[in-house]
Amino acid sequence: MDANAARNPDKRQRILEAAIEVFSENGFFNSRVSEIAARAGVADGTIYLYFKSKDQILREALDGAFNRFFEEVKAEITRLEDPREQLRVIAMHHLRSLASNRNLAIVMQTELRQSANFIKEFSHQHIVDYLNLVREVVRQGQAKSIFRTEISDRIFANCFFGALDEIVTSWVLSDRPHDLLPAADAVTDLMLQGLAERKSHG
Amino acid sequence: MDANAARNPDKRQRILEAAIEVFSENGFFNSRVSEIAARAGVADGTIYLYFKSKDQILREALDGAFNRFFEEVKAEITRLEDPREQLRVIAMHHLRSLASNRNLAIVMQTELRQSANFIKEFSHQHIVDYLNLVREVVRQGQAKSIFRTEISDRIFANCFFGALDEIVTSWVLSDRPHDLLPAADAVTDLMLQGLAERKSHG
Amino acid sequence: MDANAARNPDKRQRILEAAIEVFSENGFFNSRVSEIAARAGVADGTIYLYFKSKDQILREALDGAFNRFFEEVKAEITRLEDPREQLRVIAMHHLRSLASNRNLAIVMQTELRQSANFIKEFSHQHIVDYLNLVREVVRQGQAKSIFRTEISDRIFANCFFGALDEIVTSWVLSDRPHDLLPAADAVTDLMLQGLAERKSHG
Amino acid sequence: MDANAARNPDKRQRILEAAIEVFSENGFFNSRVSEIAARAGVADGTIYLYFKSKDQILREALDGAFNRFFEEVKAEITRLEDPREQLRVIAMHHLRSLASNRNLAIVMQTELRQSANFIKEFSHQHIVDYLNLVREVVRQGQAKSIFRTEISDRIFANCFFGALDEIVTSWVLSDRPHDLLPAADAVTDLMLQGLAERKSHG
DNA sequence: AATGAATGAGTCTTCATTCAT
DNA sequence: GATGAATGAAGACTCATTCAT
Repeated sequence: MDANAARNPDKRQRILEAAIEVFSENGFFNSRVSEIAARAGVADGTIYLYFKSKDQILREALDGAFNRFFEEVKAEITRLEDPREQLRVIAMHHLRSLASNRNLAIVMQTELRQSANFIKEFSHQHIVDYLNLVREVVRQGQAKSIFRTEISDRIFANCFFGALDEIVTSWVLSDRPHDLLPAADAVTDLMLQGLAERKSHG
Repeated sequence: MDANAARNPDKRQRILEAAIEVFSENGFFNSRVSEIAARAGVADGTIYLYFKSKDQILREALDGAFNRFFEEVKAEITRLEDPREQLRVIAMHHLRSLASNRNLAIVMQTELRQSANFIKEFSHQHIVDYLNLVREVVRQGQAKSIFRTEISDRIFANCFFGALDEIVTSWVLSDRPHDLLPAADAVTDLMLQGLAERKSHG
Repeated sequence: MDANAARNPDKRQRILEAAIEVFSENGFFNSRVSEIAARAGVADGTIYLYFKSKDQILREALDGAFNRFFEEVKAEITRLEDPREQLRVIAMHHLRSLASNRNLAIVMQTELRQSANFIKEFSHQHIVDYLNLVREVVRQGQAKSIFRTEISDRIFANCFFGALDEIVTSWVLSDRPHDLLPAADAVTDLMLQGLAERKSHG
Repeated sequence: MDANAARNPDKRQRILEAAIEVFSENGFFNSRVSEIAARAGVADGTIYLYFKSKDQILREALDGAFNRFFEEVKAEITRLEDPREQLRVIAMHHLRSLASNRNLAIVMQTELRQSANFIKEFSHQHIVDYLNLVREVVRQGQAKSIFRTEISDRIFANCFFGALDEIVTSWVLSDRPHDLLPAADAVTDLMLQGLAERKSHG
């Protein structure tokens, strides 16, 4: 990841940002390396001083973005006790971090699903990490009898992630994008009630 | 779309199936027309008697699959009264129809998101149709005071679809795929309780 | 070697000939595939229906030429008894076959020595085959006491081949090329006397 | 050729040696300037303070090697009277100088024949000088009736040089290289008898 | 003089599409 | 309609060379 001959992290970053911009417009396969170079203000060949291949650019862009997101979420979560609050923070963070960089959001919503093989060898692990985080929160809530146990943590995590993901997708595709953040509460509210131990049963 | 739909619908179908098979293995951009031709047992050129372009093959495959799915769901729904049952049927149908053709499921989970532009000009409408169907059901349930109204029908539809979608994605990526259908009830259960008017409040 | 999709041996031959022409003018590395295609009167892509790579074109051209030469020589030699006559026929054939196709001769004199690695993995075997043929003739002549035994058959074969090879090289480089064939007798005469058992010693 | 010959002859020499090493391993065209720089322990750009181009490095390496060889041979020859001894010295020197630097030998055996054009404009003159030296010796021997006159001095020179050249080539390609020097006597012996006036005729 | 990051021209190869048979 | 050989446009990537430091 930094075994490259080049040392200029600024230029590296510019290329990455240009790539995300270009990928977000055309998709990975319809994007040209020369277009990325032009937007980054460097020569075509310079790209290859910083990245081994066009493929590698995409991977690093996604990797970096996900890792940054994931570390932040984990940090915030550990500060909280209530699993309901933890889920709310995850949702909030998920939407906020994508809302702050629309191009990146577009790339993540599309290229992360590029092809079954690409996903399996690359992005799947990220999603699994994410899902595991949610599952752990769910299991703790179940242990504390805050969440009901009829819903498997795996299914819930899928649904929770899928719900957020689809909210983002529809935001990404919308021409007049409404603000994304308010949706965080709505989604959390919906999913938490779905998961909640029914008080009336008590 | 069927201007040059050649006379032999059987061969056309074979090409479509071969395409889905190939696309599911490599993704659209890493698939070769000649490979599709070989699997369909026709010459390369023959493909172009039935489809205008490689792109067109994907579109028609996805279009056909979605339309079939959508017509069936609509038909089943109109037989039912209870919006909760209607949502359950939608979930069931969603999972069942993809479970019955894993290759198609793979293509839908990946290629439908090929690029923001592709989605906007093509697959977005399908998803919007689907979402509108769900929203209508939700609104009827809200009108009947079965569903609470704090949750916007748009948000719920996104979450419901997203949840199912993610369930399918994780099934598609799993090496030892568990049975998909039981998840339909779990998801519906989760989402319905999330949406339900809280009895205990009454 | 003929596992290619293409069937037209005529076109294949035309490409091969165009390649030899182009290689003879610029050397392998300074030749362009598109130039070969243009001279053969085909599209660039067509080249790749007949050959896997630019590299492969060179190999097949050299392989084909050498094998044809070698089979002919072997056939002629078996008709003769006297090892002196056999060496004369080899020399004659060597020069005649290269004289008949100057471009091919140029390519063989230059590209066969392209780089140590290329030679080792490819052309070396041809030369070894050739040398072994000469060595066998020499050994038979020695067994019959026609040739003296102080000269090792290996050394003689090297010298014999080297002498002919250099005659060809100088012919290839000459602007006003004299006729090559008369040299065959001169070389044979020289080398045979060098190898001959000295009568006066007897 | 030494307009920009930089001040540091040591560094220049190191680059030349590194180049010969690299060229001998990969051939000229498959060698990278940056690899030469790395082996010489200088920066890529430094190469261009000492040489105009990659091409120029090869030319100077070959030029230098040949000139050194040629001056030495001429010096040794003038000390001798007998043309037979002179030829023996040439052969000895030819093999010895290449035996002493195997990498250089490899480069000379391969790159000197890089392409017909390269040879014509560059290495041909060296070979012609060499051949002329041999021819002069032969003509003197013929004038003294030591060598027979039926063999043209041109043909003999070609054969003599070709024989030595091929001996070197086969040594260069051999994995377990036998000692090269003993071959000098064998070759000289063979070629001298080939050229000798037959005593028995006298 | 030395560096090494940056340049960008240059080329092999792929593959969707066409069209003569 | 069907074929599949032929087309040729297009693009990722390399690497000799330059030049600001």
